[in-house]
Amino acid sequence: MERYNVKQEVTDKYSLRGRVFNKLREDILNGKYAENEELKEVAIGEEMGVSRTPVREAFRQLELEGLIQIIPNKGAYVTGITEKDVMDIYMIRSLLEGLCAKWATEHITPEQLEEMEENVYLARFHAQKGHWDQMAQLDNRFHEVMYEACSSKILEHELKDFHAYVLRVRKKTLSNGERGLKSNEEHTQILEAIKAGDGELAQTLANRHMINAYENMVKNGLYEAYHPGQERDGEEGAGCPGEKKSI
Amino acid sequence: MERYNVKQEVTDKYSLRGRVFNKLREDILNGKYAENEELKEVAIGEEMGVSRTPVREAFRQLELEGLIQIIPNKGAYVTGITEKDVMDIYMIRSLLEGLCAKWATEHITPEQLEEMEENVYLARFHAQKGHWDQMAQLDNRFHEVMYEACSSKILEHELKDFHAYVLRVRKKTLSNGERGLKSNEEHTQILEAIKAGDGELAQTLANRHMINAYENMVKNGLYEAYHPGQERDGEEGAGCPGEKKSI
DNA sequence: AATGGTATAATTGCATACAATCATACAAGA
DNA sequence: TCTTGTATGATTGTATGCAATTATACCATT
Repeated sequence: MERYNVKQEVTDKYSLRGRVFNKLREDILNGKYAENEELKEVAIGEEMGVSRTPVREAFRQLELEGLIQIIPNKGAYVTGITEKDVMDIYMIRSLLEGLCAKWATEHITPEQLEEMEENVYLARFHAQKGHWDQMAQLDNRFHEVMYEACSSKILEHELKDFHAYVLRVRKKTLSNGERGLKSNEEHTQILEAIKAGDGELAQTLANRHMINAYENMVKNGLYEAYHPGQERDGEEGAGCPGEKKSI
Repeated sequence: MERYNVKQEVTDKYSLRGRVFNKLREDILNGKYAENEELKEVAIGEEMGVSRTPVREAFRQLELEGLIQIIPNKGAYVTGITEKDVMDIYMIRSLLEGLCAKWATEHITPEQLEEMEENVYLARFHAQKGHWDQMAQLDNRFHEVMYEACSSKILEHELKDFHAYVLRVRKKTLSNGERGLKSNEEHTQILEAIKAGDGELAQTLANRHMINAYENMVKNGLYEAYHPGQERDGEEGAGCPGEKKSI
């Protein structure tokens, strides 16, 4: 279970391993590689102009993140992420965001509180104007601040991780005007609860906020949202029971 | 965020990297290394009779697990795990075990159900006899089966991860006779709820089960339980007095 | 004595060479 | 035809060498 790594960004930015790791992560989440596709060390290395060593180290990390599966002496295979995975993550996040909101109520600093207030205020403006990019960014930041405010390194890291995982999906769904405003309203309510020191309420609201976000996502077609260029032939993404559709 | 890695055990068993990874993980969790202690690639490598390469790969994984922090071009430093971390993990687990129990109610297979029944039956026997080792093992297995039964790879992996993290602590606390029996009772109740198809009840019970386990652990003294015979000398990284007691 | 700069040592980052393992193709025998 | 053994190629696992970076010690300058 991963934990906090404050200096991680530094590593990832300036080391070859970090670059390879981020690139592959991005590519896998973006669906560049098909599910079960084999990743070969030399091929990836040549593609990025590095030797096998940093690629291998990146592989080990991706394995731990569950994005690939390494079979000893055989190869690394993309696991991808299924619709069910996304649903599960949202359900888990629902619980954890609730806990986070509760803890944040108890530990939030004045500075963090101020940033959140500014955040929802600005977000409302952009929501009305239809600035979806800014909306998405503010939305991300709202949650991030709450993660930091809960003052639990463990929970913070866990949530950031999940958050990053479904980021692309969420970004798309925010482009839905209705949801943008609704989400902003929910943020405001959560913030109000935190300000009022009502941890229980904050927990309930944050909980519900996730469920709503998920339901909205499903309503708008998860599959389509994830494959921008890929035309969908009339089949609703959420259907297909039992089948693991990679998104 | 890490995911399922079915074949992981294989890797860990037969590869040098896996052995190094497990050994270091074990040692760090057992408190062999002091907090902020620097881990040197060559030293670890010589100690285990391997070259730097597998050590480095293990380091990258440990970094992602948050057990060490790697500062580029400088070194790897032990992060350890604080008492607060343990508490946080139990709180998080409380929620997730609840969710897991609920999902397990919906998806458990007859085989898994049977294993759980056998498990609690056997555990009762060993609890009465005072066979704490077997108890601990059965306890682990009970939770593991439930993780598998929830049929969510994501949740399963997350919980297994957390579980492993606090395993040693938990093992110690089970040696407490009272708790052993009580825990067995709670397992029985959870199982009954699952059998009865009452997901809500199973969730509540599993939830409570974690809280109880945690409270018992605290009552018995978390810190002592974790430092069996600490006899490390020297000027460990201290540097930051009075904060984050590593267990 | 305090400060700053430079040389040296220690350590990590990366590349590469070699060994071990696995997959495939193909041929020999039943 | 099917099985089995073997050879070959591809790929990963590990060790090691070199470059880059950082820490340390020492000396010079003020």
